[in-house]
Amino acid sequence: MTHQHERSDCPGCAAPELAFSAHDHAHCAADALARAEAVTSAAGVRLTPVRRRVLEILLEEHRALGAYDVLGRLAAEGFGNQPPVAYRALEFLVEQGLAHRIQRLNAFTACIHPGEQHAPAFLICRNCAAVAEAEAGPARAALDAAAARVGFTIERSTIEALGLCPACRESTS
Amino acid sequence: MTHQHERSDCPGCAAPELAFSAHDHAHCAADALARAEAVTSAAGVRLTPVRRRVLEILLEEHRALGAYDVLGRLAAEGFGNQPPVAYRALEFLVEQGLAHRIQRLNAFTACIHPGEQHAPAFLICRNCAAVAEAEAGPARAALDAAAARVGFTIERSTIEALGLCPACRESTS
DNA sequence: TATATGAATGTAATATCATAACAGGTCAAG
DNA sequence: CTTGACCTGTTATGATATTACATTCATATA
Ligand SMILES: [Zn+2]
Ligand SMILES: [Zn+2]
Ligand SMILES: [Zn+2]
Ligand SMILES: [Zn+2]
Repeated sequence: MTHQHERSDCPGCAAPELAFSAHDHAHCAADALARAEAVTSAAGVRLTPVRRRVLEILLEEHRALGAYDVLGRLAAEGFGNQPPVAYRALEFLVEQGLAHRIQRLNAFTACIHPGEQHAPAFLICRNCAAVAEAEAGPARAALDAAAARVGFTIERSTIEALGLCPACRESTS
Repeated sequence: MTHQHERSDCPGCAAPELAFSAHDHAHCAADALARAEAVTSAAGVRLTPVRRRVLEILLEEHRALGAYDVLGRLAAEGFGNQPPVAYRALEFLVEQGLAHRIQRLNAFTACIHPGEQHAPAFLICRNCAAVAEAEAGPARAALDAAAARVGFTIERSTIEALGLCPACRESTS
């Protein structure tokens, strides 16, 4: 796994389960935004106002937002109010590795450690809706092995889990 | 892994990648349907005409069909032509373990070895749209471990891979 | 500076996927 | 029979997503 940033500086790398922990989220979000600037600048693509604003909106919480939730926010702020406005910005963020799509929720969440090439697993709390990225290396390796055994070539894979985060497990028990 | 049927009799168990192999599919489908009868009868639920027909439709090919594809077929055969007709039958089949929902495709595929409690990984060919069930035990174990490490309790998980099946890999290279 | 170019955004229209709510029919238990 | 649970049909609506085209913006030349 190669990084474009130092592990020691990256809250996401230090604690991918960040979404479930108390933490300085203002710093967490500002950090991700700063990384996003760096990543896009390095890639020679533009983090335009809409795109940047969508990322900020996703970064407000460690949750996944539907495209129409994002669109509502954008429209209220004077951006376009038609679906493509939101979908295009979200697609851009996903392509650049700044956000992830959560298939189970038909929704999008900001990446907590952009800049690193990664394909994490997602842990989705069914009670509080928090979404955390989890280490998916071993699971992916096992899946690759199973696919290879039958001659299937994996190009993209989705690993998502629904359940209870530590806090909700406590409170609902 | 416990079975309600013998491994030696079960094409699905013998070759979960069946979808990618030449095989006697008429037998494969008839077999799955027979198992479905057994499973539902044992569970005390009813495999009504609509439900049975939906399963037959899904069993025609090792692909995933959208609810509206199924609905179109049903309507053409004199069943109801409104979405709930298809969604309810599909929901029933999924609940009974006779079909699976493919999140990535918003579509449904017949289970190739119903009767066994299982949560497989799905291998989806982006070229021919075939969907195979793959052994997900090790991948799930790895995911469980990653989740446990951060205190997350998994209740349901989705493992799906998109890529090329053996045949399409050959033909497109 | 002018102007060509491609990228990004805005908008209308439409397609696709999914559920809520209620009415009527079927069937077996009491 | 009648009751009650379950299943089916239908209307209506909601939620998610894409196509197509017009317009604006940034930037790189001439
Ligand atoms: Zn945070
Ligand atoms: Zn990420
Ligand atoms: Zn078959
Ligand atoms: Zn199955």
